[in-house]
Amino acid sequence: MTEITRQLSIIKRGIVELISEDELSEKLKRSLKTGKPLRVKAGFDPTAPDLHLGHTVLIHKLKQFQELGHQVLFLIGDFTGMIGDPTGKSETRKPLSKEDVAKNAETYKAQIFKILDEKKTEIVFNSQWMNNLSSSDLIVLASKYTVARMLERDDFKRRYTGNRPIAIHEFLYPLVQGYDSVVLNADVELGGTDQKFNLLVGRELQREFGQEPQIVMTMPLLEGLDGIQKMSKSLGNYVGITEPPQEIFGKIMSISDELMIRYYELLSSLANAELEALKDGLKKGKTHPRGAKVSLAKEIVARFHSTDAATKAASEFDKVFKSKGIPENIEEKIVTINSPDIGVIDLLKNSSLTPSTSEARRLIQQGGISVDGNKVSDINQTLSANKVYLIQIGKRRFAKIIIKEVS
RNA sequence: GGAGAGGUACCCGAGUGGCCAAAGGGGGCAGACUGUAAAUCUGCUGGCUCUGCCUACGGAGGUUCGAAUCCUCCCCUCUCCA
Repeated sequence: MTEITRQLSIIKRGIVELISEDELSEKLKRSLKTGKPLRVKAGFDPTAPDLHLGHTVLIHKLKQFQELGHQVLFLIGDFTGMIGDPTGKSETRKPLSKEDVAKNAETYKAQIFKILDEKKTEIVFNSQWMNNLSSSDLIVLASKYTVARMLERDDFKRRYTGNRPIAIHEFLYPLVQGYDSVVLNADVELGGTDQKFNLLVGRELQREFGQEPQIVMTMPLLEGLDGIQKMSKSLGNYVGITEPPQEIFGKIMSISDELMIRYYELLSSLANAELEALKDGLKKGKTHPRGAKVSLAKEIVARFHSTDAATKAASEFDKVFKSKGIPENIEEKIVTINSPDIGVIDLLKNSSLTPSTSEARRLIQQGGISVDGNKVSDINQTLSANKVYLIQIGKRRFAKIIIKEVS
């Protein structure tokens, strides 16, 4: 196997699309000959300092490039962030302050360097060049692409034909992202499959600006916890890599058995053969799905915390959900009142364990609240002050409440 | 600029004078069951000083005993024409 085919096989593992393999092998050949590493770009949203499991699919691929000696350009789209990628749910974003962006960048660093090699990673911000682009430069940029071609993009097309709004500035997003590739002289750009259009615009623009077009590689989008929509912060179906071990563990345990297999494929470091064996075992009923899910959850917790934390998270989980015990670290709250006792409903509301008294009332009626292990069945039950109570809300929320009387 | 269609709860979406705190679905929450916060089933899902009251169907007014529903103006989205 030549060095080129070796690199290609690593690079191609797990990807969805590669445009084009021939061009990539040309670039690899040249890089090998000249000793100049390829410039591999991937862009990230500045509003999101919390990386989630979905991002790690991409970051692992970047790491593979690094291991092959290439240069990673980690682009923080602080300028494009002001536009907001039109992909998916559109939410108007507030422009972030310089300080916020800087802070988010720091958080990014702390997180990505759990996976990436700091020495082979260059962090860049597209505001660095975009802020200096004049209006006329922008018009020139905008002239390089046509509306018809913009409307080729799935998302735009759907909205256009579905009579839903498309703001003009949204067209700038792919253009700016593509222009980033021009400025950075990118050889390869990585993105999720939803980024395909944007990545291709980069090729187009590089050609327009007299550069060799970048290689476009798309990675599968990881489904979120719901198993249907892609994992994203705005949809709230994500597992953040800085979340506490218990939280990560619990979230992984909450995915459906079906989704578990998908997560194994995209996130586990199991070798292919082991993965096949696991799937087979599940199909034949030899492997218990719960056990498989526990292993997965442990593997992921261990990756971002430690093996110890993973073991502990697993036993805590068992304690709470299997033996219906109580977890170790329970949040404590102090509620002050000016009478000798307080109704459970008011307590729940005052301690903001529930957002409203109606919600508290509902929970009690549904048998979802217990105090010191006893289910609350009377809506008007009261608790006396100057005592500590263990409140359970539903199956998984616990709180220690200290009621203090203040006269 | 002209003509038309639309804006309903977290989201989608029905409702076109009282029976509407508003069908149905999704999501969320709770309960049962289980192998888990899987799957499945059931219930709940505006707020409050809770057998009642208050606030709500883009915004502001108006008609009416009574409006999400009718009228006026305004804002927003889409379509067609220019």
